[in-house]
Amino acid sequence: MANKVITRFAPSPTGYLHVGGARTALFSFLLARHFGGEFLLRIEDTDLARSTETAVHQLLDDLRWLGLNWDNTELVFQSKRLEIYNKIIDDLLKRGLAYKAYETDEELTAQRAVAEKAKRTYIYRRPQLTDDQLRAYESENRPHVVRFATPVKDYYFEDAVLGPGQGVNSTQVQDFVIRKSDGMPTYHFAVVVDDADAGITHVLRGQEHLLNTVNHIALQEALGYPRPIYAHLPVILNPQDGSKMSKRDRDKLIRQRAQNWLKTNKTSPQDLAAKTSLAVSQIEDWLKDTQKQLDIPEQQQVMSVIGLKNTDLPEILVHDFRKAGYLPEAMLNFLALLGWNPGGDRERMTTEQLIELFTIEGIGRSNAKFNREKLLAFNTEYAASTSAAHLVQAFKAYLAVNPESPLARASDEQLAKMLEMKKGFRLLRDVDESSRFLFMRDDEITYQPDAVEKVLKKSDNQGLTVLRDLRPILATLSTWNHATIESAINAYGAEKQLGLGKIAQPVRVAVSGGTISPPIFESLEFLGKENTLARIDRCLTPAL
RNA sequence: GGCCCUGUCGUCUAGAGGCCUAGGACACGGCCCUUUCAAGGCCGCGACACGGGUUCGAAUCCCGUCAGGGUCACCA
Repeated sequence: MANKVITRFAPSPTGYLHVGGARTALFSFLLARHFGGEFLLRIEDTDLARSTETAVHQLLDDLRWLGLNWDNTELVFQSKRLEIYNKIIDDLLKRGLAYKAYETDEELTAQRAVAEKAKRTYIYRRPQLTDDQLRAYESENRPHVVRFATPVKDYYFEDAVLGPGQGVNSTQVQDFVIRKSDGMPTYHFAVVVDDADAGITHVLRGQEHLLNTVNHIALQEALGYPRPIYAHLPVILNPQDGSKMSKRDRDKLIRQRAQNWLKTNKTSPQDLAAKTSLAVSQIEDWLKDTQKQLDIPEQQQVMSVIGLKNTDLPEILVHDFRKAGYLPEAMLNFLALLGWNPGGDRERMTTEQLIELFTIEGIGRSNAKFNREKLLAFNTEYAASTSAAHLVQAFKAYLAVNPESPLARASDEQLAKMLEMKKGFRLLRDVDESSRFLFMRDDEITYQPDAVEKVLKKSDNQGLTVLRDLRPILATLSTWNHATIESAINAYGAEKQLGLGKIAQPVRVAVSGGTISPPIFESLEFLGKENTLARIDRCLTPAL
């Protein structure tokens, strides 16, 4: 390749980065790195209503977490480039290659409805307005959009993934909007200008953009821009129903559950609105209109009312996976394999290897379902093979997005110890959740009722009896470490003819409140004698 | 519905006319290990969507059918 490869990732800041976007970013990153080119980041914030500054930070943060570093020091924000766009649009207007269109939303919807009824596709072409009408509209400053007068002809192009012959024939081209009535350019216009400005050579994006490409090509031809190489990536699908995996899936699930909740509680949207302190009209609209979405805080409010936990929601956003305790390397490796593979049996690859092996030819054409089990397996493997020091860093990054965890108080040494004790863990969250009790005060421990029942009270309080026997034995231990504890407990087990399971489980419940923990003797050593005894005493008080 | 894309184990895929009795990974099942959850070891189950061609020979090429997906915005 003679010229330098320049790729870009151009998300719109409407929320956290989702896995589809991350995959697109990764492929763009890998292609650029493979050829020693540049990988650029641009923020497409032309949708004023939906773009937020918080989302920009969230996006950058997730990208950095993944290690997808971009090369431009200055971020490009489309919202700051209005002058540039307007100059070009005005020129297009002057040259008659674009025109103002005055239809209202309602009029367009009506026209589309008519077309649909007549079973033909709605194609927007320039309406024939008389000069008088035009002058009148102009003088009354009527709201308008600017549309591109797309030259009517066939638009076919070769896609680097899908092959030649992509596009549409002349009967299907229409005049699309390039400047919205609020004065902002549309995506179609801004991408074309910005990609040309940045000298983008390869555009990698989701297959949902395939047909948009004809608009972009038409614009490039009118503007005298070169056409980049297009590579449309297969879509990432939901494993359950095979529909496109999207950010809306969480909203969808919450809506479904909310509707069920209304039904089972025989209550009204008004009630839900009152309990969540959201506007009745908003709740009503949201419940019946799947296009409407709640933002994250609003979702949380609804979830707490209807009793839905965050962990019940499907992970879709990179941030969800991050919070759940996945390692970025595992995530990247898994994402890379979603629609691409190096050929052969190769699966485990470091980022360096991915860069070396990545080619557009290796990108597949069929859509892929997002298989969380496989991601989990990848994560488990990475966790097992990563150095202790690196794992501590990853754990700290995990805690940074899970600040409520008691482990947030732990020192690096303690974190390393937790990681070591839980060797073989799948997610950092597993380490966190199963070790929390070690960092809580004795009175913060909550006892899980089913664990208490099954392990302590069953068979005529067998578990409690063990604790009562063990308490003085442990109390007299002069040296408190896992070895001394183990031999004391083994001696007790031998005397009473009890297997370790019958002894370890009651102790586990006593100190942790549940049935899952790191290895028990090391846990007790870490906890210390005083706290261990205090927790056993709590169990032996009649109140429990 | 129109237009477009895709179709190999449950899932991600290897496979570019004979290397295929179709390989790998995850999942799943069984056994082993085990103080919990995991991890680990061994064994196993399991696919070329269907129907026609072309060819000495087809998972691989062609046609049709079916199925899935994408897209039809003043969202990107």
